[in-house]
Amino acid sequence: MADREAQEERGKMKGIRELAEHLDISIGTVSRALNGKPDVNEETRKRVLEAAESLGYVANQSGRALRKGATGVIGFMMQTGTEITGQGDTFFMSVFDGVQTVFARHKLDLVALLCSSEEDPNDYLKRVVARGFADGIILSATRRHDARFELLAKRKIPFITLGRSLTDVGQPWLDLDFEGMAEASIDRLVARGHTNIAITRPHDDMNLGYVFEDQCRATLARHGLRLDERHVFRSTPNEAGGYQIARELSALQNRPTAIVLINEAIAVGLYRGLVEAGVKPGRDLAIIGRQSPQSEFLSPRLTSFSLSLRDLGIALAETLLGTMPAFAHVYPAKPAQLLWPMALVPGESD
Amino acid sequence: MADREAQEERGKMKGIRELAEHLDISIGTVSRALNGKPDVNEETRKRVLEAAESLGYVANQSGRALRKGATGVIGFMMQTGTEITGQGDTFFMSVFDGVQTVFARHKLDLVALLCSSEEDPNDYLKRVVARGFADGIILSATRRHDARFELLAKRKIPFITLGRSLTDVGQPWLDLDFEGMAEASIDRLVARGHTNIAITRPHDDMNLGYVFEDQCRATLARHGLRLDERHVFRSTPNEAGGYQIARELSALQNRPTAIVLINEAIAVGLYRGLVEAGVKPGRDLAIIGRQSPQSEFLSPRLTSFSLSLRDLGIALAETLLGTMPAFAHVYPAKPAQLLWPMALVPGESD
DNA sequence: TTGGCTTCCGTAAACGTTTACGATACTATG
DNA sequence: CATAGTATCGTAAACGTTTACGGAAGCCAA
Repeated sequence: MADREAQEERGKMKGIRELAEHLDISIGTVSRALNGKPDVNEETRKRVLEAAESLGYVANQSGRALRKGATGVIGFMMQTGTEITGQGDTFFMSVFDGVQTVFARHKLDLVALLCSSEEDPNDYLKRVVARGFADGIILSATRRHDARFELLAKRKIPFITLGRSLTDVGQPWLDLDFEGMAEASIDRLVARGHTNIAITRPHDDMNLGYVFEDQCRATLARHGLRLDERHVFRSTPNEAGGYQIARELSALQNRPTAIVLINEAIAVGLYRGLVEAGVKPGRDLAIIGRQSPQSEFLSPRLTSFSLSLRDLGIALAETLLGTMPAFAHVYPAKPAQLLWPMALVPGESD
Repeated sequence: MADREAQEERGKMKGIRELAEHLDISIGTVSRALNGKPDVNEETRKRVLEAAESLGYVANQSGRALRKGATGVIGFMMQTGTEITGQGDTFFMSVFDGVQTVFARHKLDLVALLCSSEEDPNDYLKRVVARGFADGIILSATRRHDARFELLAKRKIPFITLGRSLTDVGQPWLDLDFEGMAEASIDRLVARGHTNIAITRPHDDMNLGYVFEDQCRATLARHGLRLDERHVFRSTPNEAGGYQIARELSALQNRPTAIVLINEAIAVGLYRGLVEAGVKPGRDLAIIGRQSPQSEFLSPRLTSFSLSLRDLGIALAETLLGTMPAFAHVYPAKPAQLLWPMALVPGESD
């Protein structure tokens, strides 16, 4: 026991070879024992497992991946330096948590592939994916035209997207039901007598902006109303963006009486900006937004759409695995392209 | 040209071998050409580079890492499902952005190692690190007693921590200057006449809670004051935690007249809870906190401590690389254990 | 012409695993 | 006792790179 610790201390434990000769067993048997293969004596397996534990041996990732042709890693691509949701780690961390409960069952590891804001996302993906870094990819923050879809499809890398794009290549996707949100919001506001309704959308090419605006427009049309071009506010998806919207909106002569916010974080800045401009949220302007950790602490409480991000993560993972040959038998074919419903949580802001 | 594309389409581009025989050059020369080694004809190199580009060849990560003994990947460990700062992706995304500007210069990739909330962080680290997944590690959310430090030190993995711990093993670290924040906050509040001051700290074993409380206590003592045990509020580091604090605090008969918040997100819930309890922030209770994307949109504007997260990320990366033999020549020895200063941004809340 | 340099390139051996295959010893069956 | 079958293990060949080493030219000076 003492020499074992000494051996570990000295860091002599290089690889499976040292472990094998320490046990006086062939390297092949050690590998089989560790990997739970059937043709190995149970007592031998126990010895190997114990030795590996006490010597702190863990199979080298590169060697294993090289031989097996799979890394056991799924990558979730995100861009740093930019604010995707403006909502906080809570958003992605919750999704991740759901994803991992599924992955854990298959000894898969989830890592976030962090694309620098200074590198082209397509180049990054090409680099990291072609390198065989991950066995599968999850894409988020999808854009109207997203070349990443075609790239992954061409390389035949299993992937799923959290969000849609015009460049759909038949891959599985999950997306929040912005159509449903738009329709329910407009219907609700119209039923409450609003006819002059504004909306927000991201300032950039995020796909959800188009989906949302189109559906808002369609639903308004169903009510015989139309969306004033000047009432479509483009902003960064964060608090500052909301503040900016408040300033623009309150300066309008034909001010809308209601607004639907597509992003979570906007509400915080919007509230502040409105108050400063003498426009009282909920009384002078009806507001419907997206639920976030902050939204329920706004005053008046934000009427918002909520969803279980953890469940979304679970569905995301299961759907992805369903498309990967090695796991497909566990996850029978589900609808591979799915709109994720959101529930309206009434507050005091509309 | 046409057959090149066809070849890429057919996905025949397996590895460097195919690339080599397509060029009718030896595999060794191709490798040298791609890696910028000196002993290769410039015209040959150009041919190789062009072919690699047009055929979409990228060196396989596993093979390369196996041979070189290095992965070119640095891991930033974080736990999912839990809220570290409660502040949002903005916090880590900004830090990441700084880290990456440094890493990009050395063709290093940053990935976030996501530890599930259901797995023990130490086990996770052991698994992922011993596997040789990353060449270096960045640890955050350090705990009072953090076994991860010893683990990495024993394995001789280069690492740096964003945060301190009692289990310091002499590794480099960066940490926010909570001592400075505590001192400046208390001094400021005392100068404004407050004698009954409360503080917050995380509900769990995060190291910063101890550092912060100790310094607050010391500074108060310097002023001849003491910290009432019932005025040390433990909470989750998010909005809900702040709300809870507001409820507890406003129910106290001996209510403090000022409070210093160690976490960012707390302020949002605190404000709301105070208002509901009829306690007006800034008038009935002086508040000093940490700057966040939301803090400046609170009303009254939060007096808070700010810092450049991007610069912090840069320092983090440079210090880490300074300890790695392969890069140390670029980053001469800096102070490897450094308190990162924060600046007080006066608001209206104190 | 010879010898030594330089430039360029091919050969082959690693790197640490996993796994197909074959070998051995033992058990059961006739 | 012979044979087939089973349980267990060792051997060696991959996986895709990088790189130490050596060899083949070409050049220049003596």
